[in-house]
Amino acid sequence: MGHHCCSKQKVKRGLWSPEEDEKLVKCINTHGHSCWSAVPKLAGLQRCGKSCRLRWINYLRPDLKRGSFSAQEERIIIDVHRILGNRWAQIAKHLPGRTDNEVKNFWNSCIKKKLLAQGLDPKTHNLMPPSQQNIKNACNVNQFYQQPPSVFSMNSQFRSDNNVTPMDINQSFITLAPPHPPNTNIYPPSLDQAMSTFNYQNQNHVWTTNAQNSEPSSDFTRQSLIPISSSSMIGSSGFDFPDHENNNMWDDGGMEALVSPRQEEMKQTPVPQGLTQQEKVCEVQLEEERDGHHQDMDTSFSDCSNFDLEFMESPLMPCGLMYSNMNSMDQLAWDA
DNA sequence: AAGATCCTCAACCGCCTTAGT
DNA sequence: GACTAAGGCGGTTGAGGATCT
Repeated sequence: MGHHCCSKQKVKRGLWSPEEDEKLVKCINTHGHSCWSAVPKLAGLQRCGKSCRLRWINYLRPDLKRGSFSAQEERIIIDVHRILGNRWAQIAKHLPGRTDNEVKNFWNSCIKKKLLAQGLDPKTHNLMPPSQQNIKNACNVNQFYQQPPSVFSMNSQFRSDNNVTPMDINQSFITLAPPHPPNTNIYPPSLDQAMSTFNYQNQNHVWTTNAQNSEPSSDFTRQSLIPISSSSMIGSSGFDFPDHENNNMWDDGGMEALVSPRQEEMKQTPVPQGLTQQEKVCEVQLEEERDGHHQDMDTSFSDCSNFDLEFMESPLMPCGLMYSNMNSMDQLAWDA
């Protein structure tokens, strides 16, 4: 039984022939694809609109990149997956020329196995208990995590405003959720606010976080931003702002694991631009499901002088990027 | 050489969301 | 608000090629 869009007519299924491809390409080049349900008739194809759409998106689109994934692409997939989970379409948006289907297949056939072989849970990216590990080669354990986190695309506005040169892929990157200004409805933060974070990071402050209790640390002065690490091993997940008026922390609602009351609170906050309410709540649910509880680690940055901050474009959640020329794992101390 | 098994990946299925009425 | 059509997405399937025995 086919999809309702094509149940009325007799449709062909299975692999596409070169002749069908040709018809589809010709049709889209002539008429575009504003209405997929009209494409089969226009193209003279015995396919349903959805099938045409899929064929175009996954195979015929001229901007598709062919060939196997590069090491950098693999790195990006792992990093973004750690934050977003199995949201293949979102992950694919960080990989120009790659489709969600391609990323998903690559994950399932390749990356998942590599992670498992290293004793890492592909869902959480955490090291699995020894009893659950199936490590073929102990030398490879945490191979991925000894590499610096990878690169995401930058916000073009930020790039042009700040004369940012093309990124050096050898630089170390750490993903961060964007800071949300406290006591405002503005999200994502303005460039000014992003820059205030930037400035802060260049003050050679020692950063420490204790996300277990999310309490303001006495180490912090009033303009401090506190980066909160998530359950991931390298990736971090947002900022908390000290809210001095109410003597507590203002949470940016980023990637960290949250308990249900927090989830309720999230529902009351404005929906970030580019996110549906459901997506926003999903962000929280996803983390809760993934972690079950807070597994944040204490994090120390010994020296922030080399750090920079930029933003990556993401329709889901425009995440901040912090990068440096340091070898991140040498510089960051992680205390579980 | 041949059958069995594994692996990859294109395509489909079913569900959800959105837009239009 | 209810209904419907269409688009979009993640999970899954299975054909066919590669590898193993």
